[in-house]
Amino acid sequence: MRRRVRFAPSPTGPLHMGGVRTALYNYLYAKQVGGDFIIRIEDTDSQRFVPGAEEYIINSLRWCGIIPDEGVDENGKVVEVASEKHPHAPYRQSQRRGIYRKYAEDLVAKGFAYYAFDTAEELDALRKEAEAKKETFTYNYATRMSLKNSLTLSEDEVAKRLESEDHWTIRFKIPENRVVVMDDLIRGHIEVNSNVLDDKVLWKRADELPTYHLANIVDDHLMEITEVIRGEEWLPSLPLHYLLYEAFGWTETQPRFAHLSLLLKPDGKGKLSKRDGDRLGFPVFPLKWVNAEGEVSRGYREDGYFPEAFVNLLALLGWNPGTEQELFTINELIPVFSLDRVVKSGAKFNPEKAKWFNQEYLRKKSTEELVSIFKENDGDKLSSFSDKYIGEVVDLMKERAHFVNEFWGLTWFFFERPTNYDPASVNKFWKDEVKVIIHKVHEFIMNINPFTKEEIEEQLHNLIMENEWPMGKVMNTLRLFIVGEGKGPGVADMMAIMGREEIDSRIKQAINTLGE
RNA sequence: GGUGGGUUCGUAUAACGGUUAGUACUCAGGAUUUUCAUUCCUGCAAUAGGAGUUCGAUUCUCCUACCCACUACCA
Repeated sequence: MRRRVRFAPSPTGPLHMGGVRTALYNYLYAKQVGGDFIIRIEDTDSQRFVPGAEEYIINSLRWCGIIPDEGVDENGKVVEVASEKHPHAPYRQSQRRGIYRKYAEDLVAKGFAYYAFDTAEELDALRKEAEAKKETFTYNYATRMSLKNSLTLSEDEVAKRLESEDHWTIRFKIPENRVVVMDDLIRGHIEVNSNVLDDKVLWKRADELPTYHLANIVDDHLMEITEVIRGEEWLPSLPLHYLLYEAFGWTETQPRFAHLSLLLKPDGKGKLSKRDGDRLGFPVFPLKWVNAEGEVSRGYREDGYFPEAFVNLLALLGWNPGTEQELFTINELIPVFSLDRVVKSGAKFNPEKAKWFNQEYLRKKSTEELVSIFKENDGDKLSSFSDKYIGEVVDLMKERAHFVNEFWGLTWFFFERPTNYDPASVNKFWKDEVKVIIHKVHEFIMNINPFTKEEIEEQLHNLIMENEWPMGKVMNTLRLFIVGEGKGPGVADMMAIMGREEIDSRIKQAINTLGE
């Protein structure tokens, strides 16, 4: 049987990195077993709908290289009209609203659900009342017979209310005192007594929309989903979902479930939230997001992360290959991924390790690619330099960076002359013993041929050794002249890249500025 | 409060009854280098607590503690 999994986000805001991980695990599972990865938009909450969130979610997935087989077309649009490739369209639940009511009413007809006429205010009052007594109000076997619903009202009354009122709901009638036995792909055997469950609303007359539970089960059934891989927050409603499949008579084709643990704050306790990112200085979202109030949330992409690094670190947060390999591209992940190596406990996100992953990918990038990103970032300052020159600089310096956006700070002196000289370094290296020989060194350098790293290194070294000059002081002085600071790359490396004339100018400028 | 889930170095994790409890990140020290960075080496550091099962428990069972999620006409 062809395996089919889905990622079913709710467009209520930007996709959290935990959500990306859920999508990734679904994708990896589907690709490994040669199945389908489907996107479905669960927008049954008209109140919480956020414009732009759907596009954001799809763009985030695309950035990561998580490409759906079904539900979203090549242009990244959610499919609305059925076709051979997308037979279950539309993939937005708000556009499927017509199909859910009959399933809910079918349940009523079979005695597995009922109409409920209690108002939100009435239920609220009941909850408050219970709370005052330090109890919890639950709409279930114990209370349903004393509430306003088709179980307690006369047939005529029900028919009348169904006709005249527009705020009734259909509630699932949780069976009494049943032990629901479940099996989770990650957590194993779980049992729950049905008496602790409540009669969940399945369908709302007010907006003619199903709630999550109904829409989710119906669509998973209709879309022939074989595995549901979702976040741990859904584990408490798993018994309800089992009971729903049973009531519909769909247990034969019921999907298998896998509940993923949550991503936790790096420090302290609780699940990772947007605030943690702001507070601790790392992104929580894949892409930058600006909400309706103009509040900006940073994104991994805008912070300079490579999508490969982001995917890699997410994959290893709650899963491991069982080997010591840590670096995987998404395609390398596909054959080794396995649901039974997913960890049960929540994972605290470690921003330090995230940087390390990016550094590893930075090192693997070609010079051309790095130059291209560097130019995107700092093009204005690099415009008068050739790609070849920038490439040489990048090759020399990339090992020092975690992100391409650190390049300018690391390499600026290759593109601009220093305008001042770090006083501490001047004090340390610009000594009399150097001053007296600096002209000889300068002249010697100008006559090195060819002006390559190897020649400069060897000849300069020999010169200093033969004359028994202080190696450290001479070399560091030269670096100070070129960079303006006492640290930086190898002197010969810089000279070879910058060229004889530029070095000549810098030495002259430095002697001029510092005085003898 | 109730229900469910979880608990190995600071963090991510390995060890599916027998190991000096491994690896990576971080941190500390050292080596290399003309400086810085890189690289390499070394080190610090964990089975939440208590019973039980067993010749033997990180691993199985129970209790306690702590953490998390859920407890809406939200997903």
